Amino acid sequence: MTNSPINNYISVDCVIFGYNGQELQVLLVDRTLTSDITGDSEITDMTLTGNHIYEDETIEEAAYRVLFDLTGLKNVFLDQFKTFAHPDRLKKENDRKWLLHDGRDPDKRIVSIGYFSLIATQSITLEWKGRNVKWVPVSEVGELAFDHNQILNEALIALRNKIKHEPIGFELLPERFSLTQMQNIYEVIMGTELDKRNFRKKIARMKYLIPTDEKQTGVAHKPARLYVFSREVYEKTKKELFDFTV
Amino acid sequence: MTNSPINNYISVDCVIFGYNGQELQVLLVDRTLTSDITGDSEITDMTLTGNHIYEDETIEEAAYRVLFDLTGLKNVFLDQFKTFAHPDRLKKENDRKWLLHDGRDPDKRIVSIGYFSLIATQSITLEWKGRNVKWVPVSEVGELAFDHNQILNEALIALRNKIKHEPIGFELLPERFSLTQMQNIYEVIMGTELDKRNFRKKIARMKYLIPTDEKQTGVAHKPARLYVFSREVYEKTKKELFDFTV
DNA sequence: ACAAAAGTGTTGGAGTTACACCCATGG
DNA sequence: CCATGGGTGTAACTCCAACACTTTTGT
Repeated sequence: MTNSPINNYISVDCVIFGYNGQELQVLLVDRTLTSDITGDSEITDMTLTGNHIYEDETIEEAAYRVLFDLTGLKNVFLDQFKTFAHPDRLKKENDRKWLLHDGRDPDKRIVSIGYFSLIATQSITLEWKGRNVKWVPVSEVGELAFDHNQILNEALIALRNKIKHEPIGFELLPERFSLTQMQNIYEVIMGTELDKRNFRKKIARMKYLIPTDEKQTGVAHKPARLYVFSREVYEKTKKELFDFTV
Repeated sequence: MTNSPINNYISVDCVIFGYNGQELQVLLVDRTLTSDITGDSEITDMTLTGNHIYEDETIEEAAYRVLFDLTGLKNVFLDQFKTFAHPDRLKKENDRKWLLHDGRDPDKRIVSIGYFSLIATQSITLEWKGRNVKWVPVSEVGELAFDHNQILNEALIALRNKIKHEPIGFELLPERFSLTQMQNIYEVIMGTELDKRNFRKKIARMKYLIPTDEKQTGVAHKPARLYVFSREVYEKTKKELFDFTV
């Protein structure tokens, strides 16, 4: 695989979601542009993570590469959710400046294929060659560069749709997790409150969430039993449903 | 809007689904390539419908344009479902020939944004400037050009996912339709058989499917009552659900 | 002993499944 | 009068929503 992009006008953007025990977070990268003349910084704002697509690389591989470069993780949840190509998507003044500085023509259309990813944040170390990268709670995200607010928004919609029908919540949690953690994941993603007893009855019907003999330690209250997700059981028991509810 | 494509290497492909009363169909276009030398036809196979994206046009507008050029319809169901950019997606021998003939470099990556569309076929007239375009039952689609079998397949998956959770079946039917027609839509798309009485109980709970006083005419059996879909009622009554069933 | 979160059961109502017969029309 | 598809009800079961108290641990 070579490292030359196939085309400067096609890229992937990854909306990387994490969970800190309280809130849904998203990984953002600083965008800074320092004036060639004065040395002052002209732009300081934030973007989602993204990159070009290399020769011989599929777009999915490009998205996995972005994830790996940032987190060192390889087997993470990744889902292509939408492609963005509005003619005006990069036409804000700062975006034009940035593109020019990057040697690209701001009048040309730039297509971006959006992926969203779920990662268990607890034990990863962020790294991206000299650029500042950090977790921001989704509720506190300000104005982002380019059309990245819109991309984030669509990613959230895709995430909510997906989590309603597929068990992907555990992707945001450590391998062993408590049911309260899982419930909280659904609550923060869906923006609803759930009844603890009813939630647990629902979980009990999902045979792929398996209780272990382990319990939390070092907590100042009754320690919770820990569960694991079993992909094998899930693949065996899933079936298509006919439930066009609403 | 100008008519020059923004980029010969980006396009939209539309998977246009229809329903003939029995089967789910898809709209295909002949691809023929006549040898410059011998005059013999070198390639005769079929493709999905697609086109380039013009300057100042969004990708969605490009997809609507393709639909309009083929059917004369403007307000049809259209959903972006996936983007295709595999490095080898157009590398079959016939595809390379075709691209060369079309003045494009077959070694360059071509990105295609996939849309699927549902249209009520009963009263439209197909037209596409000299090219042959026709309905083919999905179950009888043979080998298509490019990676269009894969695109069709992903479109089917997207359609099945969507119809399980949103009332879009009526998009394939005339404005007034019988419940048996609706049930058959679900059966052919999902590949299942449904119980007539249970299906109708479910329908009865969907307030946006409204019975009219009209009945079928000219059928050699008890005529069916006709229903209409009310988007207003639907928008009012829909709510997000928490049903991440298996 | 107290604070904090874990864990557990019941009841009434709604949805789901399975199943068989009569009805209205055209030919 | 017959062939064709339209239209209907019930019972058993499972799922859903609402609701409060006891348990286990660390401090």
